[in-house]
Amino acid sequence: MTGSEKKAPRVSASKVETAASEERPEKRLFYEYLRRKGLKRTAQRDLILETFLESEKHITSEELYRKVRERDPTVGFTTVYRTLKLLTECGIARSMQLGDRYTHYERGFDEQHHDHLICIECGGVTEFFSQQLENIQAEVVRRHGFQMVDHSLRIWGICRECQRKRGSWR
Amino acid sequence: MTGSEKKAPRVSASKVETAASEERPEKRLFYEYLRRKGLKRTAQRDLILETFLESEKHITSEELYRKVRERDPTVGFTTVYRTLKLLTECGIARSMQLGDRYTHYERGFDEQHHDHLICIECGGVTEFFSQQLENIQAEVVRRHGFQMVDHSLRIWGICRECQRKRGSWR
DNA sequence: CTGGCTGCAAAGCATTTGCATGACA
DNA sequence: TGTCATGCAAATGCTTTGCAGCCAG
Repeated sequence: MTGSEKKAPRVSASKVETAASEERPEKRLFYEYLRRKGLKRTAQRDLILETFLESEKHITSEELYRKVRERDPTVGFTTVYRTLKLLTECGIARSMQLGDRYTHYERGFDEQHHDHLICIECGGVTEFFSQQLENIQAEVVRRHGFQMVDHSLRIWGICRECQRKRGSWR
Repeated sequence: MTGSEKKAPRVSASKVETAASEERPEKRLFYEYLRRKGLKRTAQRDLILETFLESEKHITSEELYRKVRERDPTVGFTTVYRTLKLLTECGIARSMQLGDRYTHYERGFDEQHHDHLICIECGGVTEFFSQQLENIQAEVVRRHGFQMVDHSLRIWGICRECQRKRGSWR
């Protein structure tokens, strides 16, 4: 998984690249969020956001930390952790529990809501979306007088691939 | 919550009450499970199971531990924890994450599958079941060639009661 | 008797925080 | 120039395990 990615050129941590900051809408959103909260834009936060945006769909704080350190080994885990929290607060990241002991994060800004199929054999995660499912959930919530803030549907099982492998073992 | 329950009479920990063991199907199931696995029936396991069956719908290992200790203060947390694991393995209990840092357990034997509405204000949990939801999930799973083992839908939001309270604050 | 069970204490481990130093605005 | 950010180390807190003595079968 990690082996196939292109090694990004080493980035200077002490220089904020303003030119590149407009590429992705998440960046504008993040800087705006920092401004509103009276927080500061730093090279570390820039690097962490950028790395997060370039990562695979689902990532743990530990994994993101490792990727960030490939570019700047001086960044600490604490900063990655705290930045991930900021990103979650402003909607750029979304956190979730997939059943292992880690908190996983996925990009949450440019993506519509979706649910997850988790393979308990290989750990693979497949996303899916069903408008029908959403509609029924909304209906359930309405019936209970609930004001929905978030929802999460996770389905664990054996993916097609792993079923095939299993079959050939016996 | 805990205040309203009836204080159960102190049970001798050194005596297994065989007569009471048939009351609940879960008990037979548990003893059968222990036998199959070559494990032993003990007074602690009996007490823990019984206490679990008499508890509220959703309980943490810590809460169960406290309840067990009301009846027998000599029981250790480790034993409660390990017994809860056994109960989960044989289907009498079901474990779940509600969003706080605790693992919650609910009775999983005599209950049909259901999903949860979790109030982020008061922490209350409401169960619901929708056959439509189940059907669509089954359809999604089938379409992906997945073999479903478990699934969990959690909806977070503000319950009716808390919305009312909120409204009257402002 | 013997292997499983118990309870204590301690370890694991992801997450979170305290604090002195350093950087942004 | 002051406030916020950083990174190290340490604390947290739920969970899990090692181990010596105990008990069911």
